[in-house]
Amino acid sequence: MEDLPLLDQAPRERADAARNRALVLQAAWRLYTSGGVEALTTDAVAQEAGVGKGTVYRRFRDKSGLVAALLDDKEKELQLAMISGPAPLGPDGSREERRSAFVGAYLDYVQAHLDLLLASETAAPGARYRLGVYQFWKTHLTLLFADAQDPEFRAYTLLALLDAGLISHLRSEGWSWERIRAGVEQEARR
Amino acid sequence: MEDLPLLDQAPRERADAARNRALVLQAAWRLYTSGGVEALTTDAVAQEAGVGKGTVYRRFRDKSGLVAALLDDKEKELQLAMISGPAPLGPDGSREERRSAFVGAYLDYVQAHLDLLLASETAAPGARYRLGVYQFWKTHLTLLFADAQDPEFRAYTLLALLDAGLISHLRSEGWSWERIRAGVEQEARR
DNA sequence: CCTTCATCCGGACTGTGGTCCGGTTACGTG
DNA sequence: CACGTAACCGGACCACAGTCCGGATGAAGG
Repeated sequence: MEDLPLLDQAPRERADAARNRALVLQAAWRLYTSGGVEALTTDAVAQEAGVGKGTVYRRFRDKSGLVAALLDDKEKELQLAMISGPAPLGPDGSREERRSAFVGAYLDYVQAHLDLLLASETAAPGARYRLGVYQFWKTHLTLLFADAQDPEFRAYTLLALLDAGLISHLRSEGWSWERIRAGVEQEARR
Repeated sequence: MEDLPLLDQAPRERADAARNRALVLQAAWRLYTSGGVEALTTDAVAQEAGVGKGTVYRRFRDKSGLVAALLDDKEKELQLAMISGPAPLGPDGSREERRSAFVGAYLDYVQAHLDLLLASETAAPGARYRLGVYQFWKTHLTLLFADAQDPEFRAYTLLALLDAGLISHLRSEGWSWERIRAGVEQEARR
């Protein structure tokens, strides 16, 4: 009874598995920084990491999983700021302020990593929704919309506006980041 | 000077080209109705149509183009109703009524063809935005939001909520069509 | 009917995401 | 430390989207 499985996620990775995960992530990052998103093919990543392709797919369920892992750190940062950071993003701000601060920060995030975000969708359509972090944002936004009529729907609306595919399209239509930002923030403040 | 090129779209299709286009569309529809969206691979379509794969790609730029062509009739119907049909969808209704009627009708359309709409995204991400019809909806919705602060952004917001990927996700989360409809219609009425 | 030429056709080919399975290795147990 | 087993590894393999080009064919004019 002493070794009750703590509710950790996985039963823990074997040493070689963890090592390979790190190798793959490093290799992927190396390829990305040197050759852009184009260079991020699963074959190339596996070869650069010095492992077989199967290993890549066992550590990261698919390509969007790999890309998500690459983005994980930045995303974690933002999550932390929202859970326990200072106002206006953190829990001390008003709901409206926090919603507005969130979309602002998230747009920064999208702006900085648009190509990777798009890449994560190329393989599996709807990959975005399967990401754990999507659930997190939805839940928190729902709480921040507690005043509204259908808080959950409002949360989805905001997230739909932050979709990388949509934003990329707006950009290609000549929209400035400022204009996008203004539109989304207004939607957040309602 | 007598044969000025009328501003028709294409210089007209050769007879064999037109025939092949029809063959491919019929074959695709046959495969779809008998085997669902899974059966709609370009190889299978080409074989069923009795033409080469290159022909499929010359008539329809890519897979999403082919799927779009399959959906074209229904979409045309809806466009027509919006341009010249009776109220509430047609030009006689109020803006608010027309927006609401549009999202209602469009949701019917999505509901009826969700699998095909999703399929059109599997190949090319962001295919939706490249479809000519997307421009059409955006333009019309922009007009119908003329009262709002940033009509074009409001149009994009509504279209983002009608995205097949999002709706499919909501459905998989257990949302009823009624609930989705209510949310989108409220957004349309604002 | 014949010639010319732009257009079109077919199917082999490539690149990429994802799966599979025989052999190997790390870890818990006696 | 030896052993049994579950997890892991690698790379051959598959499916599918999309490209390419030599050869065929339709359209227009003589």
